[in-house]
This record gives sequence, C-alpha cells and structure tokens, in this order.
Amino acid sequence: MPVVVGPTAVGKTAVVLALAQHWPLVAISADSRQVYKGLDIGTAKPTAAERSRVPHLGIDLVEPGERYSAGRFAADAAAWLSDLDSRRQPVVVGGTGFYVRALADGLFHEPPLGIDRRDRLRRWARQAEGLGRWAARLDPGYTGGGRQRAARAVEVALLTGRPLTWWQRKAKAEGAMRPWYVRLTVPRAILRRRIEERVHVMLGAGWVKEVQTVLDRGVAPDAPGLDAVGYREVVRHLQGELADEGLAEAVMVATRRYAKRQETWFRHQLVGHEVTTLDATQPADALADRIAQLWGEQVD
RNA sequence: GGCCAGGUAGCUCAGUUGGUAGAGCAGGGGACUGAAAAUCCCCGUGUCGGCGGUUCAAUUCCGUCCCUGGCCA
Repeated sequence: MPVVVGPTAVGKTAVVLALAQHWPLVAISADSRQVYKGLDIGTAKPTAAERSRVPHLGIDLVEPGERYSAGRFAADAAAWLSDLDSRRQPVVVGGTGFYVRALADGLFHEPPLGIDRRDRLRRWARQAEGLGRWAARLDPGYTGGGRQRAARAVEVALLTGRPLTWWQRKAKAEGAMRPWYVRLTVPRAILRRRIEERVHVMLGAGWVKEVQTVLDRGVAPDAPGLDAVGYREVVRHLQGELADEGLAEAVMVATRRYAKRQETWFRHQLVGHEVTTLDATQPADALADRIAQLWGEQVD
C-alpha cells in the first residue's frame, strides 16, 4: 500500500488529489493534529471540496481538549483498513512519522496497565529527579530522550514487568502491513519559501479567529490539540504575549523546525522498507503520474 | 562639506590593557514504539569594512579611503 510521506508544505495533499485521477482513492491521514475537530486552518486539513474528491479518514476524530495517541491511531486505522470500500484504493498520507509507523508496523500490544497506578506514576514522573537514570536502569535498551520518553519507559517497565525495548523486539515479528513509502522531498530553501507562503495564507484565512473560537468554546490554552506548531504561537498572541508583527515570523520558525525534524525521521526511520524518494519541486500531476507508473509495477 | 557614533558569524551585539574572537537569535545534524506538530541530544574560522604604517606580532594602536546612522551647515 502506498504511504505518501514528507515534511509539512511539500505538497502531499496535492499529490494525493492528483493521484485520484488514476484510481478511485480513499486517503488515510496519518497526522497527529488533523485528528482534532475545529483545528482546520493551521493544520492544513484538506478542504470539504478536496474531501469530496477523495474521502479522508483520520480527520476530526476528537475534541482539541481530548488526548489522542499513536496507539489509538493504530487501533483506529486497523479498523478502517478492515472495513474499506473495496472499490477504492487506500493510500496513507501523513507527516507524523510515528503515526505512520504505528499504522504500518504496528506498536507492541500493551497489556492493561491499571489506570490508577499509571496516573500516580505519571504524576510522580512529572517532577521526579533522575528520571533518565531510572529509565536506563529499568530498561537497558533505553537510549535517552527527555522526560516524556523516560517517563514512558519507566511506566511500561514497572506496570508490565518488562522493559519497553523487550516489547518492541517481540512486536517486530508481527509486522502489520507491507508499506511502500513514497517520500516527497524538496531543497530546504524551496521548502522555506513554501512554508512562508503557507503561513501567510493561513493567517489571511482567519487562523487567529479560528483559535479564538476554539478558546471561546472553553478549550484550555494548553489543550493537547493546541500544543502544536503555530497554534502555540497564535495562542500566545491572543494572550498578549506575542505582538502582531512577530506572529508570522514566530510561526514560520516553529514550522521550519518541525519540517526539519520530519525530514530527519523520514531520512532514517524508514529503513528496512521499500522507499521511493521523489523530487517534489515537480508539479503534483507529474508526481502522481510517476507514482501511478511505479505502483503498476508493484507486485503487491 | 564639517563634527560625532558605528562597521566583528546569516541577524543583533560583546570582546581582545596588541598574541588572529564569543553570546543570543537564526541555521544545520541526530535520536525516536500509546503526549510525536510531542520530548530530547549535538554543532560556532568568521578576509573582526578596504589599503597602507608602527610592531617579532594588528581585529586591537596610527594614517587614509569607503559605507551606515545622527547632529550641524
């Protein structure tokens, strides 16, 4: 199954829409922020018109105040895949490497953890000293990665009796599907330009108002959905901490950094799978033609 | 035209009582299995505006020229 990946603003959506000229498609969005209802402009969700051309799954699943996760995504996506309209070819599109992996490779099957114990652990982990050392002691395979990931390693080890890396090794065997990664890439300077344009379009389209509306509905400024590139800056602007003149630039900086992290992921984390890298300075139609051609050659 | 203040990393600046220089921001590289647009780790050689002079040694002192800003004509 084709999995179209690449950094924000390379043009993934345009390629999928163009690809729909070749086959009837259904797109599965692997994007950790498009799952939130009401966050449309800043997450560059496909528009209603675009979605009428290609139905999209994985969009508008939860409220911005609710916590979604890669695990839920893996489960949801598995359900969608088993219940597809057989006349449409599924294509995964996404910028969230971790979600793509959860879908394509599957995550380890987490045993029931005991909500109370887990919550107590998490509260402790938020301010515990030497969390990284705890993680390394409990999981010899732990390679570092800050408080959030250390906390997770400690939690899994303590609550399941096995280190996280043990579960990972065990789960490797049960690979879920055979993904064919189509990785879109563009020189950094061009991506920078595209990001710049896109941010201006988003702000011009009423992004600030969108966030204001979400906050007015009672969503907390630090809600999971708003903890996102650009949304963080817009929230700060609405709270008077970021002046109007600085907003666009601050959003662009955050977006560029995000794009860099995405490229690092897609450069290194897809090993062991089939990957086709395409130069996305070409128009979407040409890219779609190329994908269609290669797809035809796939054994599948 | 005169006087003053500047010209050092992509940007804003610090600094060197003369021994070829360092912060912030920007930027780059990397890690990644239920918060991932998250969370972390690593990375600073640049004709110190040009040309001359003094000196063992000049980005630093002197001269001159160029550029920028301010004030005065």
